[in-house]
Amino acid sequence: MTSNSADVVRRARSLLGRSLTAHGVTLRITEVEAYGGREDPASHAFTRTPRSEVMYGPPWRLYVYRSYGIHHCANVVTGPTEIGAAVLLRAGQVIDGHDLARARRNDAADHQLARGPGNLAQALAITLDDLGTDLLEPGPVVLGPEVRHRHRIEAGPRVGVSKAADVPWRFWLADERSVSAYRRSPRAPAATSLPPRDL
DNA sequence: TAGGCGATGACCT
DNA sequence: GGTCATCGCCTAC
Repeated sequence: MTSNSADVVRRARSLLGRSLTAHGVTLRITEVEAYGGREDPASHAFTRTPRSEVMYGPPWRLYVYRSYGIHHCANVVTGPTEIGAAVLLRAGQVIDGHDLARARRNDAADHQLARGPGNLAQALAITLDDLGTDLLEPGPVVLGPEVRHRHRIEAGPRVGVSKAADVPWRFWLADERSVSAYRRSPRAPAATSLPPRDL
């Protein structure tokens, strides 16, 4: 593991348990996936394009993209600048603004309000309009302070990626109901019996 | 300008 | 657990 990827992992894990407030709803982050930027073939920043430009900027900005034409997915750019590393927010537990979140999520059960990256963005009403938002400044989308929590953190391969599908950079809080299920990308090569490949 | 694709979610069994 | 609809955007040409 390079020093950069060690940083990527550490920052991804540090996001677990932190709160995120957006457009009237606050949740506790329970599941994330790390993406290593230009060193990671699964990352949108692997090839530098206008879409991924935000990822090369300063850390703690919001990177939002549209997936399958329907869903929005929210990422926290973790830097450093020019590396393009980011953390996908996969799931969270709503702790404030339940009514608003339920209205946006068609009255889903509490633990399913922000289960899965598309649902999380929907519950928080995060769209491309929020692209590039500074998460540490007061504004429509704000990241809470780092927390010391006693939860056990588990790790596994990332969901749905077709490249580097065996890199275990998905992290979640153990015993959290809001954590989404693992599903391998149909485009990913068959899993090998070898240990997961590090970057 | 057109084609392909995707870090998904929902529904059904 | 497995299958399928979905469509805006990125990229290549």
